[in-house]
Amino acid sequence: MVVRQDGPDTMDDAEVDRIFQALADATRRDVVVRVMREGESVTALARRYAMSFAAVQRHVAVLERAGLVRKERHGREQIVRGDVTTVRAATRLLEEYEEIWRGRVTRMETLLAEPEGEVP
Amino acid sequence: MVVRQDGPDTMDDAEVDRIFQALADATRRDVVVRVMREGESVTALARRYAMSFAAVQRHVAVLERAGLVRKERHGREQIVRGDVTTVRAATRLLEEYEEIWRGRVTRMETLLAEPEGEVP
DNA sequence: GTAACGTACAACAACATGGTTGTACGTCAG
DNA sequence: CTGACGTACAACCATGTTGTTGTACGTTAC
Repeated sequence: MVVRQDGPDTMDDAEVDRIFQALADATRRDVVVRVMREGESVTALARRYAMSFAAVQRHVAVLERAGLVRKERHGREQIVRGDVTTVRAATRLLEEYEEIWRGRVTRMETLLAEPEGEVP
Repeated sequence: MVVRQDGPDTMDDAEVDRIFQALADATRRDVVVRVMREGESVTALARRYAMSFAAVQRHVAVLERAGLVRKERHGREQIVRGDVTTVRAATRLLEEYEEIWRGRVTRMETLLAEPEGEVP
């Protein structure tokens, strides 16, 4: 997740894509839940699932690219920890959708100012 | 989204997969935002994006399978409207992740009761 | 009735995803 | 030093996704 000048937690489309894409898999969501509670090494995580180590390692890589987890090296182990700020950013985005529905438009208003604009 | 006996808004993995998968595309998120504010026909939506009608129609179908939008037929037009309850369900799920991080474990506790359990 | 409109879907190509196995390499234990 | 451990990544395959065009069919306007 990148914090930019135009807001405290604005993300571009590609970042949001990666976050939701990463969350669109049950194994990855399970990993997030576990490491959100307490860090765990990649190997320890891999033991939990009925798939190869390489598969789990790649799931972790997907979560890392999305910013949902971070890895911290401790000797030969890589400790995976959940990054709550990215989860919060995603939550906020969905909360904005709810607010639009409610009629209370937030900064999304700017995006929708041009009712006939064409978006590529 | 299916409401089951074990909770007021519990979803199975496949449903959550579909929701986040649907949200993992900028065009689809834009459609959600627009129809959350006000219903719009599929053709009207299609005019907004630089892609074929068929492509937009399929994006809407993905959103519909995920339960994020519903279609309502009016004559020969199909009016697409956002379904806020599904957005709320996704928001709640992410909020639970934040709560786990905070150390306040909710019903997720059951899922993590077995610290050495293997999940397929 | 007929033409235009709005929608749906099939078939196709290009690319992404999610699993596998195998290899490589740094780190720790003995 | 050497073997075992933990990690990373490439190659490969099956499947799914996202765009395209073309066709079909019900509904509305005239």
